[in-house]
Amino acid sequence: MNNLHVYNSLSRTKEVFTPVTEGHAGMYVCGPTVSGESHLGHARPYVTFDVIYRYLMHLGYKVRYVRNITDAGHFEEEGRAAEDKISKKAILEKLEPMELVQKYTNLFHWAMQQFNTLPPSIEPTATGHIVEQIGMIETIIKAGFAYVVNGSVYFDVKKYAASYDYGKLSGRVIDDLLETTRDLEGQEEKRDKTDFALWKNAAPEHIMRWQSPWGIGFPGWHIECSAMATKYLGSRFDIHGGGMDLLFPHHESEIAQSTICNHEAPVRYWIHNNMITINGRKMGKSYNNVIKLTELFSGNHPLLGKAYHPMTIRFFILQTHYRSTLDFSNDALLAAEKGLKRLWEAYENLKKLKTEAVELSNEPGDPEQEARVVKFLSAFPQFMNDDFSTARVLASMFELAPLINSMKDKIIPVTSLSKNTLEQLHNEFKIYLEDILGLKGINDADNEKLQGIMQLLMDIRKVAKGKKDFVTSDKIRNQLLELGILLKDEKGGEMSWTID
RNA sequence: GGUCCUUUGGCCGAGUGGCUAGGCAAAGCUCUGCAAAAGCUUCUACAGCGGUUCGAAUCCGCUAGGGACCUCCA
Repeated sequence: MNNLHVYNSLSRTKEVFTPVTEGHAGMYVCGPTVSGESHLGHARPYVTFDVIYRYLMHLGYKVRYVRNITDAGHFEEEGRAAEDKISKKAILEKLEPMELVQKYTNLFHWAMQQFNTLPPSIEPTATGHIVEQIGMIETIIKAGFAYVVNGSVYFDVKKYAASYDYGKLSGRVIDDLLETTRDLEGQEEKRDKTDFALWKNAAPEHIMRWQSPWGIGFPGWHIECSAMATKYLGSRFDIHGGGMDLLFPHHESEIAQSTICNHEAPVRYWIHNNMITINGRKMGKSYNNVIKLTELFSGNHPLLGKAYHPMTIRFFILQTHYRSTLDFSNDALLAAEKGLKRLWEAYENLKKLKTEAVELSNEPGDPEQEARVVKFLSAFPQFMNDDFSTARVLASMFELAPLINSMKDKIIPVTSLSKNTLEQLHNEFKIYLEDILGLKGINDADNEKLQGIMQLLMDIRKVAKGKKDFVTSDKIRNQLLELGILLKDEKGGEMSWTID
């Protein structure tokens, strides 16, 4: 259980994972802001931390995975733009704020399901935890690290930095920050430019608003995560995840808030995934280069040559280490799609082989092949334990694909592996491919009627082939191909099919 | 401007001080009624220049390119 090494953004090194509470793991991941549709960039953290969640459970930890829904909206602190993002858009679309929130929350959940991510243990909303947030702000004021101005509350970063290390996560130096932070309007309320809002006084046109000890307003962005993480995971928990772009100021500020309230640094291991780029540039709304998930699934985007299955996207993400940037392109997705298909077919073949092998006695296999299997299988956990190197697990699986396919095609005998080894191979593939990496086959061939029809067509074609009636046999194959069904002849006159 | 990261073969990408990931694409071969699939084989890279070392793509320095954060951002 203790071989897991994770890269901690705090120390910038890989550390042995030792949970706060033996046998348990608490993980908080910054969830979506449901003011708009999710795009490809958003998919990465949720897939990444889904695999981490699954792997921790695989290791036997009892995991509590908390991922919030930001439905109160982050406000922009500067001047006239100081409006709640969600309420602003609600006016434009003439929708109730909560109607908008509901719509995008549903869409988000739908997308997460498409990606086969497991739902988190708790999915708290920011609006549902206003009380907790106000409570934390009061504590911070009482401790002397926040001040009230015109119904707004700000965190006193300079004062905090005098006793604590503000910048230890992001590597910032407070003096540099004081000089480099942009001088924008509307900041006159703050004592220092680095101070951030804990509570913001609501302008009259601001729809989302709550009563607080400082008047009517809405909470700051950073406080929501601190409040919900503390509530459900305690003052010190194991993992906090999110995109690298949240390192500063969001996570840095979370540390400051929680440290004041709970008298200890909140998180043991900070894990950050890198960005998805497009032409080398971060995909993000500020760059206007996003590809929405719905566009990805439908192919309805100028940069896409076709629609992509959610599993292709998941595979695409997992083929790269989570801390590297991942460059999007249609070609890259096309390659991922083919790769996944190939790997999955090998896995399907393995299932068949395993079923057939039930009849075999447990003769020893070819020592060379046995050793090969053992070598690659033993590498799976090693790779995952080394900071969740999903890319290397997948590469190892590809290494085993030729062996599996050769056995299935009878190029080499099935007895090249002992029954035990074959079963073990199958089990490990199942565990890593399905349970841990969370992948599924793209083809939905579970439909019984379709199975029956296909069997019928294949039987007819076999007869035709036997009579050398290639007109009929080709007609069946070609027409199926037009429908997107690929019929493949196999050794010994057998056939198989896949949906393209 | 400040802080940090990065640069791998046609493309995407893993990784390590010495044992040349993997996928996609391409070419050849085998199998096959034909095709597809599959199998086998080929293409052998680590930005440039210096340094450390018996040995560096991997460590250090410089140069050049790219990027992230410093503002909402996954």
